[in-house]
Amino acid sequence: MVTIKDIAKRAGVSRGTVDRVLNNRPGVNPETEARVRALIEEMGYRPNMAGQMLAVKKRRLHLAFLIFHGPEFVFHLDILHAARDKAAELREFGVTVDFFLIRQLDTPYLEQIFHDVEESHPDGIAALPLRTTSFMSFIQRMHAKGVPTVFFNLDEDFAPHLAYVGCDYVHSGRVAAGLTALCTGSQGQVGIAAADGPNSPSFAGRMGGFSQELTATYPSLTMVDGGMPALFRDGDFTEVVNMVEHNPDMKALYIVNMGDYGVCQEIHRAARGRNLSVITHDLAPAQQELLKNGLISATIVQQPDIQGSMPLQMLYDYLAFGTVPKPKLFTDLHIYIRQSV
Amino acid sequence: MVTIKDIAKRAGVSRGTVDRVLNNRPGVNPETEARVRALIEEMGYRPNMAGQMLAVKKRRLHLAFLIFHGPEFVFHLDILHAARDKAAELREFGVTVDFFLIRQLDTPYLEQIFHDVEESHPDGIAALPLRTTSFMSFIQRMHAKGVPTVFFNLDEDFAPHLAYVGCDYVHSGRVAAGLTALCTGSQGQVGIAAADGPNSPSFAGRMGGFSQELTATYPSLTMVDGGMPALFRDGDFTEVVNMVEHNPDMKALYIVNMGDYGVCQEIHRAARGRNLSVITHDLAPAQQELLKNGLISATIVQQPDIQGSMPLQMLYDYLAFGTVPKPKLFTDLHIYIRQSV
DNA sequence: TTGTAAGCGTTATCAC
DNA sequence: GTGATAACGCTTACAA
Repeated sequence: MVTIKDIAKRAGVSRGTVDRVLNNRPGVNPETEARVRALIEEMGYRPNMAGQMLAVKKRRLHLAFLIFHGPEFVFHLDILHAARDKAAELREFGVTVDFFLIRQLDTPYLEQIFHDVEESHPDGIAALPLRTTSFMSFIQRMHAKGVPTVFFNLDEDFAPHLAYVGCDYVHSGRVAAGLTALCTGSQGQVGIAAADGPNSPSFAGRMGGFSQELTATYPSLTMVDGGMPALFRDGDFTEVVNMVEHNPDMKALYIVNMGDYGVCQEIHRAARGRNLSVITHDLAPAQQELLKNGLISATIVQQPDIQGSMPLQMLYDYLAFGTVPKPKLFTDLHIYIRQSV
Repeated sequence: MVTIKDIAKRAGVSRGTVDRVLNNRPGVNPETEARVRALIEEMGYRPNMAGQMLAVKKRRLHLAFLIFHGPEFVFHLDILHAARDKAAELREFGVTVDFFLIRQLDTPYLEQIFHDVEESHPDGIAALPLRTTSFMSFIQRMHAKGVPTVFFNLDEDFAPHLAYVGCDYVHSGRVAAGLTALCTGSQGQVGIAAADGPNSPSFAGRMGGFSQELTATYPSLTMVDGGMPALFRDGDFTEVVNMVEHNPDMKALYIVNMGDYGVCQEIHRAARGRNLSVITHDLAPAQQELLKNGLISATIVQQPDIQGSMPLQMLYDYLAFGTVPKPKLFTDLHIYIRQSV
């Protein structure tokens, strides 16, 4: 294994000089630099993680983590838990993480939070991107300061960021279509239901992938109401119940996004013993129960743990080792059924 | 963060003494030990990974990896690739890995390999367990020498080992049953096919889980021929073809283990356009194609990458940090369909 | 029984 | 521009 010491010896310089070259720091004679670079290449130098880890401790890295928080954000809670675990893990390496929980969406409140983040002078930021100008300008300010940001859960490209970690919603919808085909024998009718309608960022992607895959691969499988989703919320499931009752040929129901898990009970009741497959996304504790009871046939997960831990890990790797992550890390789209849990 | 130095200072002893206590090495005054131990507890000492990694390099750890190798072991090839990647990764930490590829099963050949492994004086062994006395006595000899072993892929308990990494075959069969139910609407007939029959170690577990789940959860779903598998091999698919042709009510076919992927084509031909769901295990390149073509409806993976990498990682963690792994690490049983790849 | 010191590889801070 | 040195936290061989 080649070390900086080896390079220094062969180049006839000190470790410090080699380090300067490696980290593109100024103050090295071009000739020396060329010689050192050649040796780095020739000897196949690879930095040693353990050594770097030990050394970066002294920098006392500080990260910020921004996420929604509240009873309506079940999925984000899983992400937060994973992030907290990762933060605890990183403590050992001299990294501290400050969590900023967003509980409202009004502008002055958000401005205040962004201000607080900025004042904490983080070395890196992991954030769930918001579609507001205040968020955008905040990220841009930090970017100007050279502070890297990693986005998670929502793939927004309006602000500069190092990487995105999360779901490929279009692909996710395509898998849902395949799953629907599996459950229905690739023919018949499938209904669409959703808690957050077309204005939700994830809805569009999933619906696009779903209908695209349906027309491309399963022409005998058609959507009830031409794909118009039955919307539900706050205990009001009438649209969904109507859809189930008025379409006796409907063999599957695709719930694009869940809000109130009570909808499954209502669907089951409205189906009156007929064989209706229910396909959902994610695997909140409530959904695990519904899967067990057979009220959900299958669900597609999007690895909240990865979405919570990887942004922090990526920032650490970037700051500590200079590792540039791939711009998009899509989580796996695993299918869970009753027996999987 | 609490370090050994901190403990030493507060205890009024040297780092060496604290280290002796931490690693249960002899030669420490019981009183001193008690005082140090109390402080370790009280101050919440956690060893620092980076520091340990750096220090263990000097031990130049050496591991051995034993696995089947040959054209008939497609799945094991994926494991081997993952193990090689992990070995390359561990090189940086001063770890070398020797691979021992088992190409035959006759006793003298095996004895020779085991002898070679022993002569290489490994600090740890990762092995696919064989049901032979020579393997058993080999593992026992190494165990007596204090060399830890991690098994993978087959969960055999006849020889002492630190941990098992691999599939829970019974659970795997249960997931297959649930998947069959999903594809058939939980009723009708399902056929069983297999390349390696009842004498294969994985077959028993999967079939047990499958039939158990079927009777417990899906009473309207019955097995063709009472669960007698149609066996196939070396291009001879007559049993399977007969099963498909003679049972027009059969709505699904569960292939418990694959040998020749050509069987899917034959099944498709024999089905003559009728809707027959085919459920398999694993995801070899050939299977990916079949999934894409619709000749396989769904497959259950058992994470060969984890089975290859984790045994080596566990041995390193055990030898470097003293981390005792949980005795059984079951791989995730993820379901893949056409759209998943 | 305990302490000391060197070393694992990298980085930062001086001094020159 | 460059070199020396002291960390970062841990282990180990050797000295006391």
